[in-house]
This record gives sequence, C-alpha cells and structure tokens, in this order.
Amino acid sequence: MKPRLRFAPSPSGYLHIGGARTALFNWLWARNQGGLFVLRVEDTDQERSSLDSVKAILDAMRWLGIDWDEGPEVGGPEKYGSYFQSERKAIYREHTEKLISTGHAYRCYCTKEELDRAREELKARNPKAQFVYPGTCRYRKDQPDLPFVVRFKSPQEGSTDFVDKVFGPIATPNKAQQDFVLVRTDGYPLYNLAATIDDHLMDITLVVRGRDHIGNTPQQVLLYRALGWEPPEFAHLPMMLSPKGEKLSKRHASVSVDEYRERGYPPGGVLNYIVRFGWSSGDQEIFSRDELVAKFGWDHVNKSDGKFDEKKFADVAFEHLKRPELTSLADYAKNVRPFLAERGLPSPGESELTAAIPGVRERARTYKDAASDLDFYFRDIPQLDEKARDKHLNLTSAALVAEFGEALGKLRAFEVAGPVTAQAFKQFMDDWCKDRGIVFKDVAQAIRVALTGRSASPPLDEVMSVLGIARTVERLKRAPSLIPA
RNA sequence: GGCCCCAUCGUCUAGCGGUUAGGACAUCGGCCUCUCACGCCGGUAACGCGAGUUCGAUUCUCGCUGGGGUCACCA
Repeated sequence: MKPRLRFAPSPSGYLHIGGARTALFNWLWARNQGGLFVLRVEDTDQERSSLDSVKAILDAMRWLGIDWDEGPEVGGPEKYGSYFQSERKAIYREHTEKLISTGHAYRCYCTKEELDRAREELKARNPKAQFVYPGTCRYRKDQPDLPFVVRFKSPQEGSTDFVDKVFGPIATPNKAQQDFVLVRTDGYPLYNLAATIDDHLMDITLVVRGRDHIGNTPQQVLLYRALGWEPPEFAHLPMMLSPKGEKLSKRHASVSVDEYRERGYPPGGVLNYIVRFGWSSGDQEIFSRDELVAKFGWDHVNKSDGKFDEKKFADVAFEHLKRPELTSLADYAKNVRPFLAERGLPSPGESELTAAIPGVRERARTYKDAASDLDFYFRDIPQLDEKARDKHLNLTSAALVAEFGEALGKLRAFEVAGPVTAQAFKQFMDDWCKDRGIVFKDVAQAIRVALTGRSASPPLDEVMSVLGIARTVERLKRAPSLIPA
C-alpha cells in the first residue's frame, strides 16, 4: 500500500510555525514516496475549536504550498469518512463500546470536582507528589444513572515498546501509565482515542509529529492492541525551542505563519528554514521545494532539540528572494504587489514592475522591504527624505543636476530608439562628466536624491533605465525646486 | 518528583574510530563601489565531565552533570 501520512491540527488559532514544520515533514515524505497526504481537523474540543481557525490554517497551508490529497475542501474516499473529528462521533462511540465490552475500558463516575479536590489535597500534603487516578471505578459493577467518563484499563505490568523512526526503540513501563480518560462526560473523545481510531481507519502508515507527543505514543499503542489493530510507524521530530531554550511561544518570537507572510517572507524561505531545523543534507543550506521533496529522508533527521533563530530565518528567506531560480520574476512581482498596495501605491503594469525588480532583488530582505525600495518608481513625485536632501542637495548641486537633465533631454536619439538601456545612460553620464570636467562620484548622490528622493537606491543607470528618459529628465530638472526657500 | 528523550562554535548543522573537526547564520577586520546592498577575502569561535572498550576516541559502552518533553474530562 502507498504510504499515507497526515497532519492533524486542532483549529484553535492560527497555524503555528512548529505545526507548519510537522506538516512539512509529513508532506515531504508523502511526496518523496509518492504517497498520500491527508489533512484531518481535530476539533473535538468544542470550546476551543472554531471554523475561522480552520480557514486560517487551511489558508496558511496553501500559502506555504503544502497541498493535501484528502481532507477539508478536497474530500476523499467514502470509507475514510469525514475529515472533521467532530463529525465522527458515531465511529468513536462504536469503538468505545467495543473497548468496554472487551474489558479494556470502563465507565468512571468520579466527577472532575472530586478528582480536582483530591489532586489539591495531595499537593497540599506533598507538593512533589503526582496525582494518579486511584482506580475508584475500575471494578465497579453497577451502572448508576449519572454522568460518566470512559477510562482505559491500563495494564500495570510489563512495558509498552515501539520503534521510532527518528529516536529508535523506546520502552515505557506500564506502571507509569494511569487509567487515562478516553471519552469525556459530554461524549466527545479525547485526543488519544480519536487519533488512534482515525489513524487506523484512515490507513495512516506513518505518524509524524512533534516530540512533545512521544509520551502519548505508548498510550496509543496500548489502544491499538486493545482494539486488535497493528500500530502504524511513528516518527517524532525534535522540538523547535525559543532562543532561550523554552517551549516556543509568542512571548519569544513570531510563531504564527501568517506573521511571516505579513512580514513579507517568501513561502519557500519559510519552508527552507523550518526543514533545516532538525534535518540536513550535507552542507547544503538552501533548497527549492522540489529539491526538498527529492532529498528528504529520515536518515538525517536529528534527535536533539534546537533553538529558533530569527536572524538565520531572515537570511534564509532573503536567500530565496535573491535567487531567480528560487523566486521567478513573475512570482516576485505577484508577491510584492500586495505590499505595494499596502503603501497606497497604484498597481503598476507588469512590465514596469518586472523591469524594476532586478534592481531591488539583492537589497530587499523581504517583499515588504522590496515594496519600500520600489516605492519611488511608482509615484509621480517621489517621497522626499529630507535628511538626504539636506545632505546632498544645495543650490550648486541642484543646479548641476538640472543642467544634467537639460543635457539629457536634448538627446533626441535616445527618445526615438525605444527604451534606453542602463549601459547607454552610464555612457552618457560618463561623457557628460568628462565634458564638464567633474567626477561622477561628486554628483551621483545629488542625482540620486533628485531621482529617488533618497540617499540609497539601485545604481543610477538602472534607475534611469527603468524610469525612462522622459521621467528621468523631468525629475532631474525638478532638482532645484526640492530645496526649501 | 515519576516516566521518556537529548548533548559538536553564541545559533542551525556536517561528521557515522585515525580529519589542521567542515559549512551556514551571527560577530569582527578588509576588498569591491555612484549610495545602499550584493559579492569576495580573512579572523574569533565547539566536541559538557569522568570512567571504560580500543593501538587510537568527537564518534562505541556506562556513570555524572546539564537541558528538554510529558504526567488534564487540551491537542
């Protein structure tokens, strides 16, 4: 059978960067193996789950380019049923009954309040002790008409073992296991039960998830056995910790995938950073999506946790922006447009935009920065950085710039020959400087301020070429008017 | 505290008994240059500790130390 992998987020917020990483590893292996990638929504907690969250997570996945073969909005084979756990209650009930009738589980009438009280009492007596369910209802024979939860009857001897694809053999003594709850009072299954049933029924062959789930695995293996099923394979991923080494949360860094999107990171860069976190392929740092699919494997997945590094992340993202083979001109243009719009700029024509992009590729670290760098191209009058103006433009230099504009304007040949190349502008500037007996370097910044309103920009010959001769001349001639009276 | 897991530069990592311990980010110098960048060259910087095994341990074993995860009617 083809490998079937899954990502099973609970829709209680945005897509977490760590969740995206889990999804990615699953997806990569599915694609590498020619298997199937399933998306399942774990929305059994009615309190926390929301449809908005489902939508947000789906959107973030799509933005990253992690597509799913089965799941919300794409469906799947009849036999795999709904991909929303909230719609699978009947299935869970059926298997719960089976567990009870075979003696693997039992109804427990202890209330949460009672147990909480016992927990607190114990803690008061011995702060270090850990409360375990005393098994009050374990051998109870009657069935009172009271609310109940269903508990698993954990074996108290022996150990539960499994072989992890990353960590190797892991053995947990069963006496460390208490009679954990399977079904809540409200009839909804808890994570371990629902995940086990669904993974089996959906024919999942390998479960890939974060290491924080490693302790759930023995419980799930116990459930597989109790239900008479063979467990799938498991692969746990080392954790992405905060720079301080604590569990990563929004206190330490941006943890929502959306935030990186809003910041102007390219999706390929996001994937690249999170995949290199715990996985490597020799010394290679930068990968395209296709390369990742081709090269991914479990041999080089690390066991040790790591610390999230925003600087490295930013650099990887930038690397993707710099390389045309990773971010095509068309992609770049498409992705920068929303940020241009965000600045209140009118939507530029595709050809004008793609002409301007090569000049900012090596400068802008994000699409957002790119929009800022591109800004002056798309306004009739560039925004003026007054500090740059004060530093580089005075009566003399502004007059010189205007004069240069005049000279350029007189050059008819440029106008008839169609778009003027950067090289031609360069030649003209050099010649003009030579005629005037000045060094280009001495006028360059004044010209830059006139053309872009700033002290930093792509090379002037490129700027002129993108602007075109008419607008270039116009801006140059306007230089003296930039000086306050 | 019980159980489980981990341990190479500040960070992400390569290494699978013999290497001047490599790369990337960050950092510090320098070069290039019309600005800002990019790029290039170079520097600082790591095998947690202690026992074994071995001719030889970063690498294998054990202990210690340190770090992390998890012990819910969350997932």
